[in-house]
Amino acid sequence: MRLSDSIEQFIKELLNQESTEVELKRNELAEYFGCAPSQINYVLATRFSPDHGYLTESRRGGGGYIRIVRVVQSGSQRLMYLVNDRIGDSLSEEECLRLISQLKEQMIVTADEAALMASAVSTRALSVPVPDVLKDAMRAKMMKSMLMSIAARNRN
Amino acid sequence: MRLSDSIEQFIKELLNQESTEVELKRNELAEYFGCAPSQINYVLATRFSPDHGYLTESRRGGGGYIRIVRVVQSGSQRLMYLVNDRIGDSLSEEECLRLISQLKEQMIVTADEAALMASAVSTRALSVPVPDVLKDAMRAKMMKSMLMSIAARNRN
DNA sequence: AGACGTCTGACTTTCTTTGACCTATGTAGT
DNA sequence: ACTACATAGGTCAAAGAAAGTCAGACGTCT
Repeated sequence: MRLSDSIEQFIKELLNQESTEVELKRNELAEYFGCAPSQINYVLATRFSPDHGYLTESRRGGGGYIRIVRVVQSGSQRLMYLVNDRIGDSLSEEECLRLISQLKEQMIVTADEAALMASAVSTRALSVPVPDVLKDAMRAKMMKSMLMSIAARNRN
Repeated sequence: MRLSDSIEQFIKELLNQESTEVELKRNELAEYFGCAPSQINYVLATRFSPDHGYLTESRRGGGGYIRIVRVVQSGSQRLMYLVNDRIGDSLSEEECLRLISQLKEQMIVTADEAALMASAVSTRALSVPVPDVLKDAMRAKMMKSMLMSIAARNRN
C-alpha cells in the first residue's frame, strides 16, 4: 500500500470516530508515518480537496495546526450536483443571478445568502480591467466555492 | 494552547465581568503568565487592535497601567467604517480573512456568512490567469459589495 | 520509453516568544 | 528647581516554531 493511501485512510478513520472535523499537527503526523512533512500537503491536495468534498484550514507558527472538515453528506446533494455538473467553467452575471434566485426559490439558500452571493459576483464587485471571459470564469469558480461553503453549513 | 491565546482569553474574561473596560499592570500580568512583559504588547497588538474593536491607552512610570476599552459600535457603523475607510483599493486574501474573522468574532456577521465570504475571496475561487494586483483589487471591491449587502439587511 | 502519480528536501512565509535597550513618570535628596 | 534613582511601559530585532511551496527525483503502470 502506498504511503499516501495510508495517510488518507488514517485521516478518514479519525473523521469517522471524532465527527465531521479533525485537527492535527503536520509535523507529528509526518513523524508518525516517517515521511517528509510536505507529504501531508500532498495528501491534502490530492485527497482532501474541495472537489473531494473536504475543506481545510491551517495556521503556521508556534502552536500551528491543520483542520480538515468533511462536507459531503446527504442533504447537500443538490448543491454538490451544481458544483460538479451543472456549473461549468464559465458563468455570466445573468446566469449567476438566475441560478441564485432558483436556489432561493427552492429554499436551498436563505434570502440573505442569496443577496450576499449576488453582491459578490456583481459587475460592481468585479469592475477591474480584466477581460469578460476571465471574469465569467471567475464567477463560475466563485459560485462553486460559495456553494461548497453552504453545503458545509448544511451538514448535520 | 498558545500563550498568546491564554492571555487573550484572560483579558476577555476580565472584560466580560468588569464592564466594557479593564485596567491592568503589564509587569504583573507578565509575571502571572511567566513570560516576558513585551509578550503583553504582542497580544495587545495582534488581538486588541482597533480592527478588533478595542482601544488601548497606557501610562509609564510609577503607578503605570494599561487600559483596554471595548468599543461599542453598531454593526452597520462598523460595516460602514470598513467600507468607507478601512478597506482601500486592494486587499490580499490574508487581510480579507483577518477582517472576516474579526467580524465574526464581533458577531456582526454569522459564522455562515463569514464562511461564504471567505470562500468567495479565496485563492481557489479566483484561480484564473490574472495578475495578483488585480485580484487584490477585486477582493477589495467584492468585500465592499458584500459588506454593503449585509449592512442593507441589518438595518440598525 | 513515456506518462502519470508519489515523495523528498531546500527554501519561504507566517506567527510567537524573548531579551536588550529606550522612554516616560514619580519621588526623594540637595 | 535640579539631579538622581526607581518604577513602569514601549520598541524592535532576532530566535524559534510550524506550516506552505515547488522543482526535481523516483516509481509504476501501459
